Amino acid sequence: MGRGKVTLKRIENKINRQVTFSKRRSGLLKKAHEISVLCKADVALIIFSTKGKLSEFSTDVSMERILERYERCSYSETQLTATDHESHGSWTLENAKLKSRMEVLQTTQRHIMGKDLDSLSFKDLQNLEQQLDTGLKHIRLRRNQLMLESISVLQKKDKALKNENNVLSKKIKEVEKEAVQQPLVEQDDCHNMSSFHFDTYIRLVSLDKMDGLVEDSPRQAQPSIVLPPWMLQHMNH
Amino acid sequence: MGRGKVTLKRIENKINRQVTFSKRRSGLLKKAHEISVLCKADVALIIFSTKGKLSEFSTDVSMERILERYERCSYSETQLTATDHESHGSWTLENAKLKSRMEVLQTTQRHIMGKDLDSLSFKDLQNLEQQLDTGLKHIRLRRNQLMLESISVLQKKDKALKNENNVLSKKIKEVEKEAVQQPLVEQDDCHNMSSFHFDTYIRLVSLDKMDGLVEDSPRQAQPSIVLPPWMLQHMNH
DNA sequence: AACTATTGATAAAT
DNA sequence: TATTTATCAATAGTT
Repeated sequence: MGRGKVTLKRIENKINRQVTFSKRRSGLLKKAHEISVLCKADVALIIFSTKGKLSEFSTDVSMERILERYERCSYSETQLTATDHESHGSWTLENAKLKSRMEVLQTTQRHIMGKDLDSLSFKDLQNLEQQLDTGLKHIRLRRNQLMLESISVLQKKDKALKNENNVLSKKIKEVEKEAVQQPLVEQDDCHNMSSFHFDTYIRLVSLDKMDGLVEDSPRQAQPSIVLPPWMLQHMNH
Repeated sequence: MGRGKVTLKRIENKINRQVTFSKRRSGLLKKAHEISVLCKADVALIIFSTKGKLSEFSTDVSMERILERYERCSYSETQLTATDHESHGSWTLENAKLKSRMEVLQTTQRHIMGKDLDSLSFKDLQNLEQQLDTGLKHIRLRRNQLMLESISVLQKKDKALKNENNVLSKKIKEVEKEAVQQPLVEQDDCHNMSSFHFDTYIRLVSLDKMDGLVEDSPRQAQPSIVLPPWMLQHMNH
C-alpha cells in the first residue's frame, strides 16, 4: 500500500518513521476493532511508540479483563503452579518468575563480561562472541558519531567566542581612548586590562567549557552508569 | 478490500465468520509485527476467538514485559490508587523493586547488543566499549582453550581408534586364515569383509564422532543459549 | 486451501 | 498535522 513497496526494516528517517507510525497505528487500531465486531472476538492491543506514548484498544470495557483472561490462558499453558493459589499466591508466583528471569539475565550479563565462562559450550561461546562483536561495532559507531557532533559544536562555540572576543577588544580600546581623553579620579585597575589579557581570558573560558560539552549531547533520563552498581560490585574482581 | 464493501456488523453466518476471523487475524498479527519493526514500537496483541482460542503477538522479550509496562502506565494515569497497599504491601514492594532491576538489566542488555544507544552519553559509551572489549577477550581466550582441549581429546581418541583398528585387522586376518583351513557351508558375505573395508569403516566412525566432541567438553547444567530466547527474538534482526 | 476482483491502507507528495 | 493521490496489500466472495 502506498507509493512503493515496503521493506520490513526499521525506517531510519525519524520524521518518516513518526508519520508511518501514526498512520499504521490508526490502521491497526481500526482493524483490531473491526475483527472484534465482525467476528465477535475479544481483542487487546497495546502499542508503545518509540517515545513511550501508549495507545490501546480493547474489546469489552476494560483492558484488564482481557489481560486477566490472557494470564489465565498462558499460565495454564505453562502448567505452572496449581500449588499455592491461596491469598497472595499470584504475587509469590510472579515474584518467583521475576527472580528466575533476573537470574538468567544476571548470568548472561556475567558471561558478557567474560565471567563464569566454564559453563558455556563451544557453540555458546561462538554465539556470544559474535553478538558482542556486533554490539561493539554499533557502540563504536555511535561513539564516533557523538565525537564528531561534539567537535562540530565546539568549533561553532569557538567561532562565536572569537567574535565576541573581537567585539570586546574593540570596546576596551574605545574605553581606553576615552579614559585617556577624560581621565577620572575614580579610575582603577579594572580599566587597565589590556586587550591581550582579555583575549586570553576568553580563550581559557572557552577551553574550560570543553570538558562538559560532551555531556550536552542528546541524552534522556538515564543513569550515567552502564551496569547497575550492584552488578558492578560483583564484577570488579 | 474484497468483493464488496464491509459493513461493520457481526457476521451472522458462522462459517463465514470463522473464515473471516482466520484471515483477519493473520492480517492483524502481520500488521502488528510490521509496525513494531518499521517504527520500533512495542506492541502487544491478544486475540481470543469466539471459541476462546488464544492468538498473540508481542514485540520484545515477552508479552509479560509489555503488559507490565502497560500496567505501570495505566496505573500512573490512575494515580497509583494507593488503596490496597496494605494487605500484601511487602509483596508488591518487592515486586516493584525486582521489576525495576529487571528493567535496568534489560536496558543494559540492549545497550550491550548495540541497541538503543541514543540514550547513552559519550562517557557511558566509552565505559561500555571498554567492558565489552575486556569481556570479549576473556571469551576468546576461553574459546581457544576449548578448541585446544578438543583437539587434544580428538587426537587421543584417534590414537585409541587406530590401535583398536590394528587389533581388529589382526583378528580378521586370523579368522580368514581359519576360514580357509576349515571352510563352512553357512559362510556368507559377512566374513568376506576384507581388512581394508573394516579399516575404512572404523575411520568413518571416528570422523563422525568429531562433530559432537566439542559438546562433550566440560559444561555444567546450563541452557545452550547465551541470551534467553525471549531476548534473542528481539535481537535477531 | 487457492484464486481474483475489489476495496482498503498507506507512502509519498503537498 | 491534514489532505490528496498513486500504488500496493488485504481480503470477500468464489471455486
